[in-house]
Amino acid sequence: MTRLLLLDGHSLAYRAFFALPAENFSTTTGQTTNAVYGFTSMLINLLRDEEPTHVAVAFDLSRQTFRTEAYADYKAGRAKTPDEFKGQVSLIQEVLDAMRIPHVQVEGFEADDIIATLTTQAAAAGLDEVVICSGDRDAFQLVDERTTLLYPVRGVSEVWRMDPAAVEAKYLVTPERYSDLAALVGETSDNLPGVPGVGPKTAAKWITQYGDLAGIVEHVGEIKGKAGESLRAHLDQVLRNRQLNQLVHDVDLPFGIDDLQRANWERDEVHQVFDGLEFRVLRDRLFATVESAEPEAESGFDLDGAVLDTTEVAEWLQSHGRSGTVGLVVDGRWARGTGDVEGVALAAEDGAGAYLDVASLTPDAEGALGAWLADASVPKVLHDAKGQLHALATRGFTDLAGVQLDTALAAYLVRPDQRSYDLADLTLRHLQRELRVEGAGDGQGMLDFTADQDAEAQASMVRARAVLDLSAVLDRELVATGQRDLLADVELPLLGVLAEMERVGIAVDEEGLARLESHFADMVAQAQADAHTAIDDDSINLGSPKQLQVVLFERLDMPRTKRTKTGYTTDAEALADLFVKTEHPFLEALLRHRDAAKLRSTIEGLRKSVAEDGRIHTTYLQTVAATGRLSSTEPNLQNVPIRTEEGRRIRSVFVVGHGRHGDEPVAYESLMSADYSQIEMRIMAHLSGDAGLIEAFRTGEDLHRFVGSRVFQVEPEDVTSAMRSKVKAMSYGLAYGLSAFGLSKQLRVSTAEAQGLMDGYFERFGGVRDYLREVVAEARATGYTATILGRRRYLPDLTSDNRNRREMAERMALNAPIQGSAADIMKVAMLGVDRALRAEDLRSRMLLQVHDELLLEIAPGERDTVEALVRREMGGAAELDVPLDVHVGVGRSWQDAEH
DNA sequence: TCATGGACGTA
DNA sequence: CGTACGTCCATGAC
Repeated sequence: MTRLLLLDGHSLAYRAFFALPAENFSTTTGQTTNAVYGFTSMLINLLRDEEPTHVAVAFDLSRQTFRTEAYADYKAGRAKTPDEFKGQVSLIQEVLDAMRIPHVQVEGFEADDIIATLTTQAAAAGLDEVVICSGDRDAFQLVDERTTLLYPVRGVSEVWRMDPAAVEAKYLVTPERYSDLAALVGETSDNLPGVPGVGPKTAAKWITQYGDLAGIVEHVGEIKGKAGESLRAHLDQVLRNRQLNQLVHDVDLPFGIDDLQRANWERDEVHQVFDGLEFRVLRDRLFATVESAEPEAESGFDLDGAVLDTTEVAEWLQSHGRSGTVGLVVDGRWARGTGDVEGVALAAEDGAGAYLDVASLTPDAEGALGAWLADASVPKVLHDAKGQLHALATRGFTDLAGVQLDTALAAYLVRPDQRSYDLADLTLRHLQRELRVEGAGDGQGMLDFTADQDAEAQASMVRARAVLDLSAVLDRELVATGQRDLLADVELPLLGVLAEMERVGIAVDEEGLARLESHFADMVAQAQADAHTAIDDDSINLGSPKQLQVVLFERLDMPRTKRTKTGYTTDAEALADLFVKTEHPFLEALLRHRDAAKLRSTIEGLRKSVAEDGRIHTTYLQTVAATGRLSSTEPNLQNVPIRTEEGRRIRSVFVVGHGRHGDEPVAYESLMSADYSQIEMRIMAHLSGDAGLIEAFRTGEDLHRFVGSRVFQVEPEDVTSAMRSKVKAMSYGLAYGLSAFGLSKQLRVSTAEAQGLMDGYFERFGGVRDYLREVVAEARATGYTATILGRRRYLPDLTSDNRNRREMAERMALNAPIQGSAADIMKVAMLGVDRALRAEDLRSRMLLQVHDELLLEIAPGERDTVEALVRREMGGAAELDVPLDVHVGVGRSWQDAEH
């Protein structure tokens, strides 16, 4: 059964454009996407419902066609295409490209001519069916017993399925006579007037009577009445209409029917395009409802393996486990620095697979497994290993050596902006294979498994095999992109360091936490009462932006603030502005409520995540931030408040605690915070080579004072605090691609003054400006940015036609090498600190990383040693043209340590 | 129950 | 019209 689906891209997109409210469909960059959304949504439904084997989309190229040449007024009088529609067509074409759906437009012809041509070619090629989706009525003429037209009505929410019977029922003529009828009746939308006074009923009656338009012409003299007169008066017009509405069946096309076969879409390209359009739901619907076509090349995995009996374990590890690199999958669960193992699946390079049910192992087998895991001479590859390390460690397998590659980390370095590094996705993307047993599901599986447990073992063995196969492909990619050392020397060893930090966690003062929670709860209650009093209404939910908008802008009739997608913003900045303007006490109470409520919920979150050991164990994500940074989750310990005094109190509940070093219990002495000062500016100085900035760091003078003295041309001691803060804002902003406009807003000065500041800055530090320009230009040329360790970030939008997207990509290009290099340096430093702590057999340990800060727990008597060690390792993590300055503080709590 | 938008915490 | 994250809450669709 073969079925060709043909879409008229323009007419569908245009209908979607008018059917869907534009204000509900725009990206954060301001691109309107309602037509793209409507079209794509319809496409997904069609792929799902029609299950075509072949697909193509036709577009109009311009309004100039052979029809306008024949009749200048063809489609005249149509409204000008709205600006918001233009540009969406090329976005639709990007969607189609990602989905590997061919699309075509031909100069001088309309989309429906292309569709007519393909319909004819499909019949000649012997395809069974054609389904056309077009909002152009001319397509009715193409309907026949194997060609169906789906005609959208009510926007794009519904289609009429027009087969020959449906056409005849609706228009009282057969599809092949529809064009005759249309010529008589006319087509307003094409500016083709028909015979005045003749509607579809009359036209259909004549066609039935005389057979077709030719028959009517032949007998035109016999037709009686007003209608007959009118027809004779307008016969030329009718014939011209008929000529124009006849679709062309032999347009020259750049491909044949065979080229329209459904192709496998590029999953990551689909992710990228849909992410760019912010079509999350649509993408999920696509993946959920539509199978990517599977060419023959795509297959599953052959599986030659079985669940080992405990007596077979040592023998298997000896004979297969040393045959080369082994794919290893730990089956179990893990979270928050701990876990448990159910089983271990192995895939050896000699093709053998095995599954070990860890709970059922005898001590001997367990010993053999432990020794094999700890054997550094056995190369192993895993996928997203950190959780599995927790699971293994909890079972007593604390030593995993010989890990050559982690497929999640490798895939992250290869493409750091992917949404997920799910093994199934990677397998499809890099191996073009499904994560399943070849032949499974058709009774032809190689293994005779029955129990569910065995199905799980089988799935894990497939995963192990996939990991092994993937590792070879990804390793080549890393070599090709020069990132192999970054993986081997940084990311891979860091995995173990992070696992250890997660396992250790950080102690919290639970009573202090409880006291703070009730303190903030009191503040919330007080602020809420004040706010309700101020507006004499206690039914308002202060946490609801929607209700606040009603109060502020309708009831109190305050001046409108900046627009959001759904209304007007009520963010802190806007509320503060409103307070300056109105001095309404509600605003003050509301702001107080916001702050307190935020702090309370932060505290609540922390309280919920305290583990049984009285410590909080965050999870670090190593493959999330596109710049190379880590992120922290459940809970996020990288955004604990520090800026306000009240907020900072939360840091006082993170305290020094107890632990073990080997078998020895340790009552730790203090926490130590070590942070890089101004690391991003130092990197900027290094990368730009700007002599002035380098000098600033080498003299050791206060950076902003130094820069301020240059910019304002005064002596350093004459730099006022106002000057200093302006320069400081500018320095930091530069690394983010700050504009004069943005600077003026932040400093609350005129754009002209901000521009003057920036000019002055760049005049004195021209190397910085040159660097920022160069880094964008180079990224545009190569397609990616790189950090000092060669970590890449790809930015295809640098060449986008869309200004918003392009400028966003430019700012990312400025920032990625700076933020990413800082991340590189911190990662190297963490490895150095970890190694040095071990080498010197110290009991002190790393607890947290907050981008430019490390927090350590210091064992009694080790403070000075560790401080020296940390300064050495952090300060020496990179050789830059400027020194890396490290600030160290010590105290009982995180708050104390930062002084 | 789930996804989304607004708001806001950090570097 | 400043980058990179994660979390909470209210809301509305399901």
